[in-house]
Parts: sequence; C-alpha cells; structure tokens
Amino acid sequence: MNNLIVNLVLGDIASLLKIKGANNYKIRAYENAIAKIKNLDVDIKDLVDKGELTEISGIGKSLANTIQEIIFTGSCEEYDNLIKEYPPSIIPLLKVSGIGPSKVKLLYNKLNIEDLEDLKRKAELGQLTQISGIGAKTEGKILSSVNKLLDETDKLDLGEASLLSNKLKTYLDKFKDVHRIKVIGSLRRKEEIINKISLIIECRDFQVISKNIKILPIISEILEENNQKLILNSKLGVKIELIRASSSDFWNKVFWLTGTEEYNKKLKSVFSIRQGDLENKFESEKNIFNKLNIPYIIPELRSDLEILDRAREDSLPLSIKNEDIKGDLHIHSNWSDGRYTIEEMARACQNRGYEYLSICDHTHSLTIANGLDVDRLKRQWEEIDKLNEELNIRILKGAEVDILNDSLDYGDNILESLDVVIASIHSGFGDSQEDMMKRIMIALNNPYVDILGHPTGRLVLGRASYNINFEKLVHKAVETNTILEINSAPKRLDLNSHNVKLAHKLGANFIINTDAHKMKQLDNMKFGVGVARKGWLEKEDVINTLSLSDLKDFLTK
DNA sequence: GCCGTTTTCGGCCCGACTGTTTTCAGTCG
Repeated sequence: MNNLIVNLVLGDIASLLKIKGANNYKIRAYENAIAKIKNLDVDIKDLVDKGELTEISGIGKSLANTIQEIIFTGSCEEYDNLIKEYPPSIIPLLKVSGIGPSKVKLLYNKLNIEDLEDLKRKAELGQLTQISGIGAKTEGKILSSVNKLLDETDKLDLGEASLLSNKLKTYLDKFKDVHRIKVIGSLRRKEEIINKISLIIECRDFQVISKNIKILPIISEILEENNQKLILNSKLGVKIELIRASSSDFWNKVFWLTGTEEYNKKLKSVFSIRQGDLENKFESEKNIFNKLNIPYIIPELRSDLEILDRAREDSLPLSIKNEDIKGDLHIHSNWSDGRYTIEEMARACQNRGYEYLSICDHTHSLTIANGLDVDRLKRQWEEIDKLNEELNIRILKGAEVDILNDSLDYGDNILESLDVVIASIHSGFGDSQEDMMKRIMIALNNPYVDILGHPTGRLVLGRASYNINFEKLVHKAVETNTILEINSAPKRLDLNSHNVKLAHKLGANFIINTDAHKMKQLDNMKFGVGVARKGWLEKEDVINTLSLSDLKDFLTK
C-alpha cells in the first residue's frame, strides 16, 4: 500500500513538472522511479527503514529523500511547492487528447481552467479558441475527449484493479480476526473495466476491520457504513466495498454477489430457484451449484444471459484454463523496446512452465521503439540460435511487423524465414475505414503473416478501435488461416470478449499473447485467458495450447 | 534527477503528423 501512495504522489509531481515546463530529463527520472516502484515485490517502507532505497537504480539521494518524506507524512516539500503554483485538479487535463502539458499551462493561466468540468464548459462555449494554437477543430477534439474522460474518472482497468484488490487482500489477511476473504462482483467476473472492488470478508469483528481500512492513505471518503457493509471511495477513483459474511452464509453471498443482477434474475427463473433453497451452510460454491442442480458456470460468464440457456441444455463450453497455455508468442526484448534480454525473458517463460516462446520485436519503421532493421534482426537470430543450445525452452524467431500504409515493414524474403510473424498497426490510427481495411487486408493476404496483433487497436479507457469492418476482417482471417490475437495487456484486451465470441462463431482461430515488454508482464496471460473464457473459447480454439511440434505444423501450413 | 565517470558535469530513445501561429510548436506513438 505504501508503494501505491508513493507512486500517486510521485506521479502528481511528474505531471505538475510537465505542466510547469521543467527539464524533461528530470520528469523522466520521476517516471523512471515510478516504474521501478511499480515493479517492486517488497514494501518500499522496508527499503526506507533499511536505508536501501538508493540501491534501486534510478533512485538517487534526492528521490530517496522525497520518498521517505511521502511515507512518513503522506506528502513532500516538492509536491507542496508545486501545488502552490498549480492546483492538482488540472493534472487530469493531461489525459485529454489534443492537449499536452504546455496547453494545460496556457488553459490554466489564460482561461483559469482548473479541472475537467471547467474545460468542458469553456469548450462548449467556444472559448478555447482564444488560446493560440487551438482552433475550432482542436476544440471539438478536446470536447469529445473530455466527455469520455469524465465518464471514466471513477474506473480502473482490470490490471490496476486486480493489483489494488490484491494489496487490500494482503493487508486485510494480516488481521487475526479475518477468517477468509473472497473477491466478488465485476472483478471476479474479469470485466475489462472496474468501478468497484468488492470483497466478502468473514471476520470476528467487522468494526475493527472497518476502522483500519478507513484510515488507509489510499481512501478519500466514506460513502456508506453499517455493521454489514462498508463502501469507500479511493484516491484512484475506484470504489471499495467490504461486505461482511458469517461462516454459514459466506458461500451463499459469494454465489449471489458474483453475477450481475440481470444474470441472477434469469438464473432464478431458468432454474426455478425459490426462497429457502439455499438456507443450508455450504462448504464451497460448487456445492451450491450441485444443490441447485445447475452445471458449474465459471465466474467470467456470470454476466452473460445467453450462457444460462446453454446451462439449461447442459452444453456449457469446456472453458480454456490458465494451465492449458504452453507458450507466449508475443514477447519483446531489449533489442527493441523491451526492458530485458532475450535470455531473461526466455528463462522467465521457463519458470512459468512454458514449452516455447517467440521473440517478436518491433520492426524498423517504429523508430521510437528502436525497431529492428534486417541487419539487426539477423544478428538477433544468432543470439537466439545460441540460447536455444543452452536453454530448456524453445525460442522461436519472430517479429511484430508494422503494417504500413501500403506494405509490411519487412519484405517477403525476410518474413518467410521467420518462425512467427505477427502483423500489427502502430500508426495512422485515424485512417478511414477504407484505408484501414486495405492495410489490414495486405497483412491478412500475406502468406507469411501468421497472426494479426491487437486486431482492433482499442485501448481500455483510452482509445476506440480503429475504423474497421470487424466481420469482414474475421472472414478474411478465416479464409487466409490467419490467427487472431487476444492481447492480454490489461490496457488492450484486444480482441475483447464480445469480438472473440463473434469471431469464434465465424470460425476464427485465436492465440493468447501477453505482448510483454517486461518479465512481470508475462503474468498478464491470465487476463487474456479471462477474455477467452468470457468469449466461450475452449482449449482447441487457442493455438498456444498446442505442443511445440503441433504448433510448428500449424504455423507452416 | 540519475548515472557514470575524463570526480564535476554532460548525456539521458526519435520522427511524423497536425492544425494553425503560413513556418513551427505541440502532440503522439
């Protein structure tokens, strides 16, 4: 929890420094430290106590002092000075597409715009064009972006919400009073956007737990409180709900508070559940399904009304499981914009029990990501060959080749010699549907492209899909035997479960990849598997459940 | 602000696009 608080404050400092126009490298130093802290497996307070903070590369004397101050006082001098110049409420303006730090500064200085609501009002009045550099077109773009952001302020993506919920659970587990805790609601259903983290808690004294959680620095306000329930608002925007259970009704509550209201309603009617059917004490949730004579429905599907008809017919999908995954085919290394070496990523995959991985670094047009030209790519192959002799996991040679305007970033002669070719779009997001589809067709029609990477380009709580005709895309993918990627990065989850379900009906093949740029991100695989489960996929529908030899056969077909 | 070192300060991913200020700063990936 300390790590989270430190990062909240450091993040605000970095944002305010940007607005102020401070040295870019100073800002980057803050951002770098934030990334390091995010990756820490230990409580940062332990490092402070031991005086080991500066042993983290990227944290020097100055940042170490700042972090120490934050831990002991909740704030720090640097932050307090900055908010004398600019109110922290302007920080969210940085997220508005079309305006960057310098425009935020101008909007504040010239128009006294202090927050998103204010920006919205003044954009609607057409006042933003008073700022040099903002014309009518930009103003329109700003307004639509602000509206979207205002709608999203109290929400987190699945990855961030999971992280926070795990921290809360760990914190609560330390109390002797606590008997057991279970995540329920949208988080248990693995919805892509979470606005409330709900936990069922069985404990001896609920008041003690309430008292202790209310005082956490992450909490911003108390929304509801009684002896059965506590609902709080957090500084991350997302709500936190604790629901009390007893040893006798624990699983009942888990059962009824996992699915959506509509789902529960239909469940009751389809299976004629009556009041009193569940008065016993149950030892597990599966026991409840048994008692009601309902086949077990996985949490991921408990918002899907259609699945209840399948349950009635006893023809539920045999949903894919995490342990079915045998490898990850979309992994970056420090040859392009990944953080770690191929060897480190490969060993990390080995530790996760995989049979294989494929290194798919960016290609040379993506200069910001240090994309590989053919020369470097060939040198990368030498390294992979060497590692394959040393390691007990198979590293496949791949590339995440950029789909350019009218071609792919490597020629066919190169694509042909790669084990795995993922084609992805990283530019021209605003193209018309006609242009975008033309580009995607070039990729799908290329005989050496195996996988279409993050096929719709959407970012959860960030960016809409490219302008595409999804059904047409899927038909072509089926025709050309191109695999559709389920990208597991919680900020992408692309395809989403709705598209997976649709593409599955149209006969597509899928692969679940992490797109990991760091070792830790390999653990995102579970989020992609969650999407697949929500989209009714079974093991057979997903290519990276194949053994290495079957996978190779599939890819060379 | 951090790092590494020629120990006292210079280097620290880039390049395309966009709208607008008609020549480029700001934004974005």
